[in-house]
Amino acid sequence: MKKQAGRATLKDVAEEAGVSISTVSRAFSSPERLSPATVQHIKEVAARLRFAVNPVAKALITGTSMNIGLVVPDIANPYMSTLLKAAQAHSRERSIGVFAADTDDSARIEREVCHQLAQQTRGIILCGPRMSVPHIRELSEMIPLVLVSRVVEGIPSLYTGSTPALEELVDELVGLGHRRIAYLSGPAQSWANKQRSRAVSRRVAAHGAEFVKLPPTTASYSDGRAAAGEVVESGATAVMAFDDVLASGLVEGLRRLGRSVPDDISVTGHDDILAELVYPGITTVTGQSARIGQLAVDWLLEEPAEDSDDGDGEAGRSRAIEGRVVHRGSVAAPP
Amino acid sequence: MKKQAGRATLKDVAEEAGVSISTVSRAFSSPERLSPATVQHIKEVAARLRFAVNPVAKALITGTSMNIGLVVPDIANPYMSTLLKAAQAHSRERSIGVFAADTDDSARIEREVCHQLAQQTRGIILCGPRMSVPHIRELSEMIPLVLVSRVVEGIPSLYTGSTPALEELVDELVGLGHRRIAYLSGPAQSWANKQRSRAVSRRVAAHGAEFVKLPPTTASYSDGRAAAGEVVESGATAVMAFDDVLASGLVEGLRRLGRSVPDDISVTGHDDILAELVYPGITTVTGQSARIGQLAVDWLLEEPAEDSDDGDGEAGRSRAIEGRVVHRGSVAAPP
DNA sequence: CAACGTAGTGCAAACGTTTGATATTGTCCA
DNA sequence: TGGACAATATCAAACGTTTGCACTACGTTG
Repeated sequence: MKKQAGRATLKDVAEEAGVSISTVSRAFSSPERLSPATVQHIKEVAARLRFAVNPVAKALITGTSMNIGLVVPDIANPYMSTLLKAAQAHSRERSIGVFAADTDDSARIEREVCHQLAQQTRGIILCGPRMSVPHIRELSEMIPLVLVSRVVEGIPSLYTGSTPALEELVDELVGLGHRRIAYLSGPAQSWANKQRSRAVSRRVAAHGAEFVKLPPTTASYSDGRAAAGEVVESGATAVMAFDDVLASGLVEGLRRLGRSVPDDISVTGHDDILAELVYPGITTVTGQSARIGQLAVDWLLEEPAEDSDDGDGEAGRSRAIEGRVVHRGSVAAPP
Repeated sequence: MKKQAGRATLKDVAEEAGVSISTVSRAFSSPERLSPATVQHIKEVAARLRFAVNPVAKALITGTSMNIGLVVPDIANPYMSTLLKAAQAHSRERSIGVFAADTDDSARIEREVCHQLAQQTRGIILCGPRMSVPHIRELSEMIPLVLVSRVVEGIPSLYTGSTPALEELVDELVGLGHRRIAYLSGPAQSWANKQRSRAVSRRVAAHGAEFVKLPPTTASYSDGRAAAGEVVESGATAVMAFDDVLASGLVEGLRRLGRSVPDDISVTGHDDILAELVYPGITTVTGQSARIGQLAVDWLLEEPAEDSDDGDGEAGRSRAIEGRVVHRGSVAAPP
């Protein structure tokens, strides 16, 4: 009478249908072992009683639940919310529930949350983890893990491959005449940020142009806006930002300083999310977040889980989903 | 050896510590009933064994879990992701986990998902439900519910109060000289959309100005852009859009048609989310999503749950969190 | 007609907790 | 010295499932 007043159980159905509890259980889990008549009868009774198997009892006995965890540094970031949306939709089709956890960019919260989830999920998708590698390893011994936007040897990892696309953009900028190109960094602990920075820096150097690395930010709109001053001081005629949020803020910041994009300065972003919302649209690289969310779920559920010591045939695979350049209006020749 | 190889259980700790299972259990749940020495000893052993109580076993026996569900029509919408972020952060501080579910605007999926969640959560926050009232009622008999952005008699409801703010905006538009004001509708099934539409329509009429209601959309950027044609045809000099996403799209659509905001036409939005990202910034009403997310969690967890028939003293309360007008650059006098 | 395979069903243990009832101490007072 | 009482710890049942094993009929076969 107190909590969820009388949900029907296997026992209720069994009594009502005049069979044993195990028979009712089997009517749902392995109907082929029962006579068709029995199955039908039980299903009818069950429907009448509004019976549905209790997932927590089932999880306890089978030792595996129908839920997964998705841990992200910032749910409000459109890249992440898109990924979450796709992962959830994909999971739902497989009758899997999704725990969402936002770590607010904190490695500590990340660990806490993961340990808590480890006990009630069948696996965790860990996006842009800030945790140390040993901690990730430790976690992966407790529960199946799929990493997103970070690669750790021996653990399945998925990320947006942006190197080719960023190189293409650099080539383009240089071709337009830019001789001094800046990279506006994202979060310092971000693996993806290091990758992007390196890709840009190398390509710029390869062209014999100058590279400027602007200090880390939190990848927020306001940080982008605030970075405008530094950008102008740097003397760069083109800025490649860590992501679109940062780039949008930067565009606005530059506008406030009286600089116009792309006439005075060119800007590019990353992830192709909200990049079309601003004006001028920001030239960017697609982030593939939806595809990645979907794949991450698939990987988690596949679970070949060969604990055999065959090295890391499949277990430690990592895969890049390549992003593409999307041209909008934020790139032009230098003044 | 197969799944999560050997997590420590109460039994393991009990054996290692040389006490009974129940004593170990109490060391965690009611330590005041044990001698301090015993408690300390047990906690040491538990820590050494990396013991953590199994939430699913606990949920099974207590009949209530430490998880809640959050069901939204579209996680990718910034209003919802902000709400989710706040709700999750607030829950985490209370050691509560959050299931996130996106219904993709479908009443059917909404129902499925809620029924699934009902069995493994202690309550559900249902945002912008598309379900029918009877279905909501039925659900609320199975599990505690808090509604967001919709009011149903007898069920706790929380929503952004936008009527005063919208009236203020209408007053302002009329004051600037607008004599024909349009409302660009959001999703047809949205309760909030009806509220906003009505507030605007009444106030416009009260001023003796003309009101135009533009047909429903899905509250997406592309729908906003696509509505630009209709807006121009309508002859309105000011458009109040259902939300900021729609408004941003509309601004871009108008630009493509060669109309400038706010010189040719004024635009307002709602929710104050990404409204500052676009240029010109959109005049809007704050959506209070973070505050609402937080409150919703509080309401769900309070759970006075007086099933006594004292009418609906507290149970059916509904509360508006009032939004405020935020002025940006998208409103001006008509041409 | 005995022996046997098989389809269909039931029994009971197990999963890891919580918790009311109960047993075991020891302490204090008369 | 006996009894009452509190403090501490244990016992065992219960939560709602799944599943290996055993059992019952009922053909089928030799």
